[in-house]
Amino acid sequence: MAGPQYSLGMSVTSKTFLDMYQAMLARFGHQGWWPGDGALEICVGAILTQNTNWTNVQRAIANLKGAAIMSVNALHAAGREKLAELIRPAGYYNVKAARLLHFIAAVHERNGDDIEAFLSRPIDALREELLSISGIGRETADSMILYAAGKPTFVVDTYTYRILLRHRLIAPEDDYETIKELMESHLPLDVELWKDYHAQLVAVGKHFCRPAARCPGCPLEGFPHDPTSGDW
DNA sequence: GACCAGGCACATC
DNA sequence: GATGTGCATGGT
Repeated sequence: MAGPQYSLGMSVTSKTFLDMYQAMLARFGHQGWWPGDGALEICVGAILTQNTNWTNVQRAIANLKGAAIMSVNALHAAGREKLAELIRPAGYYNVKAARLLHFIAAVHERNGDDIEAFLSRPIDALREELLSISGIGRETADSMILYAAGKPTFVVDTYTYRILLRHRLIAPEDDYETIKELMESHLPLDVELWKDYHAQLVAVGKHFCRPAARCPGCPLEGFPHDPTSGDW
């Protein structure tokens, strides 16, 4: 039989995923995600961090706060060009200015200045609404739901995919919803755990599980397979 | 100077 | 349905 074997649906149990968490937690400590202040700032950050380093996002958020427009009403009133200039350090600033305004318009239309009210709807309805907004895909929607709304949905990102793939817990062709379901079905329904689990995976991704690189010393070595063979 | 960073929409086949 | 491409700054 050619090619690596994947553990999905086979011998891997909830214990494996919980042990992985304990190993990451022991190495990195509780991550305290989401970094930032308040539901709106989390949602804004979720859009700005798309394919972008967080340090650049922080500069953009600081600019928005410095311009005193970190509110639904103020962002709604801001012009696209002004917004683009303020978020420039986050990259893709024209695209992201439009995406921010799409999101803000949806919130404003439904709940005015009240982001908490917008986020208070049942999780399925909220996710559907978020995904209908141009510029908000699955990861961005789930980040908003988990970290801004505080509702249980597992966030899958490129780090999650890469780490699970290298440890043979998923197959290369597995899509977002499959991976999300894998995590959710193997973990207790615990929002705080899901928040920190995703954050821990990002920490592993940043420090060890990098593209085109092996990862000696990674806390996830041997969970359940050493990522020491196969293609990179 | 190449590579990477907490994606997404859209065009094309 | 699968694959390719544009978007852009800033750190390593």
